[in-house]
Amino acid sequence: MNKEKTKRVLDYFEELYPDAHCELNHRNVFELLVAVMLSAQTTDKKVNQITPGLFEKYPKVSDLANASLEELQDQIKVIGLYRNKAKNLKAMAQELVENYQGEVPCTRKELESLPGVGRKTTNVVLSVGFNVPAFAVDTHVERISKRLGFAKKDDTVQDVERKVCRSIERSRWNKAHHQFIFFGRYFCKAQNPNCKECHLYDMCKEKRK
DNA sequence: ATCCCGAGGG
DNA sequence: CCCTCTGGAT
Repeated sequence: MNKEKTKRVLDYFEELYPDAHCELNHRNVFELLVAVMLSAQTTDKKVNQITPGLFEKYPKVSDLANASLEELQDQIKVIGLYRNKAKNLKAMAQELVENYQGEVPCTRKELESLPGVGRKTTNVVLSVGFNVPAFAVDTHVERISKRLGFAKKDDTVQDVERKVCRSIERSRWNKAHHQFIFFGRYFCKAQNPNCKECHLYDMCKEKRK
């Protein structure tokens, strides 16, 4: 993506969503990590509905590490993929207790080595939790990046991350990430995107109606 | 039927 | 690369 188009996109996003931010409720980095792990294939809204009860039942990392798998599953059942998520949450908490004094590590390598924590979750924890420049590519970011031409249609998420990061200056990654999300979630939706109001329609690769 | 702030395994 | 895991909203 060239500089002029990138600037157009970022200026538009800044106009639409000057206050774009993480919408997963959390009070500390550990709660953020748990919330992001829960957010796979579901909406932030659903995650925010279950995290208060979850953190009330398991206030400390050690509580989650020692949780009964069945009870943990019940606690998170209403969001999808609950068996994997419960297993990963418990194993992740156990590793924090065993190897990190119960603290969430702040390096990419350590984060990504945790059970159930992949590239995307790592990027969110780094950027939102530790304010380290990182650009997480989720379903929204991937779709927006491809529609606007930052990446090609059959690029992998790794390709998308690399290309967007190359187009946008590092100091803007964290903010831009959330603006991509907001634009994808509330405007350029997967179904029924608001094309007729969109100022970027001329540069869109999909050009729906 | 498609999508939602994915990760791990094959 | 592909598939599976999952339930709820639209």
